[in-house]
Amino acid sequence: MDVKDIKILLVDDEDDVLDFMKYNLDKEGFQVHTAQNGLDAIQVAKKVFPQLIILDLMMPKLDGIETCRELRAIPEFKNTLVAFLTAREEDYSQIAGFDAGADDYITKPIKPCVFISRIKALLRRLETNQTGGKLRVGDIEIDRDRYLILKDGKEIILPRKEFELLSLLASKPGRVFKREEILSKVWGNDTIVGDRTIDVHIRKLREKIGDEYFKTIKGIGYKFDA
Amino acid sequence: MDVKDIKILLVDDEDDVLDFMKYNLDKEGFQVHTAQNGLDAIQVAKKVFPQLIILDLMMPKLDGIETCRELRAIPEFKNTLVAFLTAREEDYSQIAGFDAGADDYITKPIKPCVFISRIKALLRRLETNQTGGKLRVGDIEIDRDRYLILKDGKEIILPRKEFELLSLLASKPGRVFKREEILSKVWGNDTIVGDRTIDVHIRKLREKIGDEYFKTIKGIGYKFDA
DNA sequence: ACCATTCAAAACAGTATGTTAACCTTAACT
DNA sequence: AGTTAAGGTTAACATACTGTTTTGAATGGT
Repeated sequence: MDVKDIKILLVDDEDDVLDFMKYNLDKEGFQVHTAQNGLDAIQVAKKVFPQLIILDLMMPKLDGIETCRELRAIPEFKNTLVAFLTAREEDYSQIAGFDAGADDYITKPIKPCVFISRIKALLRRLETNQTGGKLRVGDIEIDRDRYLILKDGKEIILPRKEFELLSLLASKPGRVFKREEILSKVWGNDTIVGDRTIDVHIRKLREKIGDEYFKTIKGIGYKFDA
Repeated sequence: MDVKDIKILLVDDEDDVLDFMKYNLDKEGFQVHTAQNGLDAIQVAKKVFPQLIILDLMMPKLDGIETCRELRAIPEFKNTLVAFLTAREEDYSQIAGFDAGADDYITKPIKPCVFISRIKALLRRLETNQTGGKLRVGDIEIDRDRYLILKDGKEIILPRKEFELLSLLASKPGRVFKREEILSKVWGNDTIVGDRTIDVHIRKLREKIGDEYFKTIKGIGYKFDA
């Protein structure tokens, strides 16, 4: 994805912080939107659908954690990246919302170059996470909206896990996905399933889609290739 | 990177603080090492090559800031994460060493869950920095995402250990990696393998990639050069 | 309530990969 | 040049990892 296609929503009640961030992100070519409190932030977010939202923790009307919760409750923002902005001095025990939805936190003050690289590092996660839409790899088309596969014009209907596994692998053709990465993205972080489960699903995919597309990298994981 | 491959070095002169941190990090599955002062810390660090070092500010022999400076002066630890541990009451203006190398600081007392999430947030920086991406050295390209080597446009597929060994050596072309460093980074600290194991893997790499790239430094280790 | 489908676990087999041991070669130092 | 210590080579061996099948438990629809 190109930098100029990425929308970032900055939310902070202090003008100078907002200016600092906006200036640096503008310079990199991002589309930058701003809001001064949580309520406004949600309004703006619903309009522009940013890929990343940077939320100050301490804000009037709706603080960062609450804003994050509300956003996460909206399906459209399930995969939106959210980063918290905190002052170094703030009491970290307050950051209970960490595990509950934030993707990163950034402490201020922060140097411009560090700030930018943190943002870029965060955005890198997007690339593998995209959901929805269609995806073509070779002669295979994955329709995420309709939950079906098209191969040689024929529809193939896959069970959910198989579909999601294929979807993940095909989202970056050629790239190897480690077993743990597959587990965390298809099964979720908390679920504990046996090692063989992935193999079984891969086997079913090979059966239904074709053996040649799925390559095993021993000791690492699998990759999809056309 | 898997949790169990992450090494954390805890440095504090107070036993109870050390115990608290070790207990919680152990529980998460990290490999935890400890030291009671700065001098010991540097010794341990040189042996185990941790990804993260947590340094108490106030310590006998060598305080946190000084220890951090010394570590940063050693090339091997340029990319190691360093977090400071401070009492809430301490005057933050004293933390001059902040810009000079620390990646974060943590105030004590701190709740276990907050402590853990801080650590995890810190470690997340590692992933985007060192895994993934491509690496070019001369006419050889190492594609970490696809787990393959490109040489003269040809794909070379390497087994895991060979790939990781090459990956390590090529990450700093020309630099010599000591045998113990190779062992700790490719094999891990806990695994005990014989002396000849490295040689065998180097041999296989020379076979597959080319003899000329791998230079032996007797009594020290190996380096990769184009 | 029943059946079909999907998912996960367990058991086992096959094989690539990793390790070792023994022996050979090379390089450094006297 | 001889000696010694370190690395190189090879093949046998061990093991870790994946592939496959079977079985049983959930799940969801009729």
